[in-house]
Amino acid sequence: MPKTANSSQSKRDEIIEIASRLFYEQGFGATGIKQIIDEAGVAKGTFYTHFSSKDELGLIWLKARHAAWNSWFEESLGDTQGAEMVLKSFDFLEEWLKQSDFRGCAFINSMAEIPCTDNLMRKQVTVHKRGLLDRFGELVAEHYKQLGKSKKLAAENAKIIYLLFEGALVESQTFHELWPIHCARKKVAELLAS
Amino acid sequence: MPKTANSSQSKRDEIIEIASRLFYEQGFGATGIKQIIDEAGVAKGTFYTHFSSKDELGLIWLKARHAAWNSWFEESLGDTQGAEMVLKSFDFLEEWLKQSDFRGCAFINSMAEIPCTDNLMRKQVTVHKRGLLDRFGELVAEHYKQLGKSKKLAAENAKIIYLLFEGALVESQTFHELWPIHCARKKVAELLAS
Amino acid sequence: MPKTANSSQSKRDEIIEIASRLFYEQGFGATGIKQIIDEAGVAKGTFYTHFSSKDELGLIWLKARHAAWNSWFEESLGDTQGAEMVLKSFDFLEEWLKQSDFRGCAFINSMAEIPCTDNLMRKQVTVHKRGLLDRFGELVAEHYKQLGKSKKLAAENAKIIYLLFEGALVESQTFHELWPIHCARKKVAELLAS
Amino acid sequence: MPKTANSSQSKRDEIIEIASRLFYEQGFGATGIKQIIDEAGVAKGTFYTHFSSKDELGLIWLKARHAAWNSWFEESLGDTQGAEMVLKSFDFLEEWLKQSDFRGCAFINSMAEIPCTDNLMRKQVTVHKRGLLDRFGELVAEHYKQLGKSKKLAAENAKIIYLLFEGALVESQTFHELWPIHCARKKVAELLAS
DNA sequence: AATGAATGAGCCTTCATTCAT
DNA sequence: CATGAATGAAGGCTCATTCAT
Repeated sequence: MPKTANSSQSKRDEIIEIASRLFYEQGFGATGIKQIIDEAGVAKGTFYTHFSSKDELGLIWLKARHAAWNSWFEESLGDTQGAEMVLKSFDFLEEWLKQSDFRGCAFINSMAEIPCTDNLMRKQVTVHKRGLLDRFGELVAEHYKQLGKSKKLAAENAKIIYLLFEGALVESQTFHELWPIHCARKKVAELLAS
Repeated sequence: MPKTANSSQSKRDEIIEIASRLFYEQGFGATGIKQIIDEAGVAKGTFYTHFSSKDELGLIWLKARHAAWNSWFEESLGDTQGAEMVLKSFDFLEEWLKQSDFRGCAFINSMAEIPCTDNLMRKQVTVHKRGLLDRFGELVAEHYKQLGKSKKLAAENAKIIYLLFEGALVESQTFHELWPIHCARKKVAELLAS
Repeated sequence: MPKTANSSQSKRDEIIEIASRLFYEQGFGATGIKQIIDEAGVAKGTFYTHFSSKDELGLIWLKARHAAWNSWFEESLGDTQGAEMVLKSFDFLEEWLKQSDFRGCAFINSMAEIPCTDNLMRKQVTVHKRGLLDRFGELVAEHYKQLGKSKKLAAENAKIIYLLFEGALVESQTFHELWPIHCARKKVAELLAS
Repeated sequence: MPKTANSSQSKRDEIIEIASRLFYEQGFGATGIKQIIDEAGVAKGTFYTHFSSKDELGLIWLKARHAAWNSWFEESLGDTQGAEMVLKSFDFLEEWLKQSDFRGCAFINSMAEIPCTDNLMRKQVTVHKRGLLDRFGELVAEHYKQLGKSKKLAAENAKIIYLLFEGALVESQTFHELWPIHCARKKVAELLAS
């Protein structure tokens, strides 16, 4: 994920930034408040001045990550169009995997840690993924519209592409190899060409 | 997962069975030894008579689940053949999702909790997934051989099917909806027919 | 050891004071954190607010005891000079032994419990004993200078006196009798007179 | 300490031998029954078939060590006589210190761990040390008898020599240096010559 | 004799959170 | 706003000992 500027941040923002890194790299449950405040150089009390609980910070993290990830995703699509635009999302995946701190999808990882469905963090996971699914829907619809294909086909294929994207994301984390991404990309290219 | 009989088990087996359920339902990290021994009705020391650490039990859990899941998977394929056999694996997914305690894939969930790559549980995740990937490879190869198609195509499509399977698994957990499974199944059917 | 006032102490100081007593009376290893916090009337967490580990508190104890013991030792020498000054150190030993809580030398006892040489507490034992040895060196050197005797003789005899002091200390603990102290004192008096 | 033969021992003897090594090297309190039985290759129950408690084994250890140490001590005195015989005890100390597993005096170390005076192990410490003190009494008495000196002087000097021996023993452990032994030996030589 | 499962109190340490200053 | 002392339940794990086989 792109790093934010470090200067003249409020304590609150600093905590969020540090916690975000730790939550992603170590997992939400495995990261204690102590580590966060130690790395942020603030007192225990300061933490609870800004956040009512660890869960709240977790939610803030996921909401911020939702926005940041989406920005990054969109940015990586560039000013392309149609099929190319969709394929760029797999290039984005490859770029992401190559980062030294790649630990898979923060949302999927969080979901794995949180069984309870009515948990707010858990809900944010769904919001994020629904958003991505819809975005693929838009991208594919646009492309198929240009090709004069049916909306229904576009909707179906968007889902397939989404599933391939998610599958590639999870499996590139599992094996820490590139083939899931390359393989999925190739199939998506075929799909969009037909 | 199919439940085993509860009668005349050793304390060790009882602990494993109870821990397996809790690890799956709540996550490995979120499950404490205390809860395990309380539900098993044994003393703290008894736990450590049988297991050298929580991590060891975690590994035992994943190894047992690897075997049990594979059995369940194979069983659900039945005595079918070719394309149908592959498609059955998606029916299996649907059957699984409908279970009241469905919490997604224990291996993917565990990987999400465990950043450290040289962890033994983490390695078991890779073993399990590699096994599933290879199994799809076999199933698809067999089918394509009958159709007289190339081995290379079979290998490529096996990976795609694997990615769709995994994507459908993760997303059915995310949304707790059936469409990812149905959608993936349909596409796999097309793939195998062409 | 002289007791300090009990009023208006910080929790931290209270913990140190109580732990110091328990470590000395029962030994470092035989004293659990639970007993310390129970007697101090604080919560488990409070202990770790002030000390990062039991070992750290052990080190603090030995360092504080090093200072306190030295003060007590020096104080007991009074405004005497020469041979008398050295002999006073054996009177100090006797006074110490007569205390109800006499349990021998905290440093020697700690060394007995801690085999590992690179342990910080273990190192503090050496620091303390080296300090005492050097102090005897000074006292004896001063005395012999007045007598016009050689520095070499002074150095040799300082070591002997140190060994007799330590021997008397350990054996008065072993037998809980006064003769080791009296016996050593008499010999030291002869030594300094010759 | 000299090692005993390893062949055709009873389980009981094997446990005693292993425990003796561990108690000496790590301390009585720091050595758990588990480590003992693991290294002895016997079951928990087997331990308690032979010993009613860890404390009993501790006592057996100290009693056996009392005998073994005395034998070793006497052996090292050789067939010497008079002053030389006493001086040999300091050579023995030097030989002992040079052993790789030297950890000071097992009895002094045990005393340091055990505050309670009516403890049986603690009493054994006193028995051992009283025995050594008496032995020095005999050796010195014999020597002084030959010189035609008074019994009273012999008794006094025996105690001094004992204190120097103990001081040298403890301090050679503290600093892991030879000077305490050499220094004490030299003074004892002077003492016996005068 | 010998086994090893079972016990439960105890070990040191970390947790998220509260609150008086 | 910020501090850090205070909390006490919970974390994983070890302890010496007992007992049925």
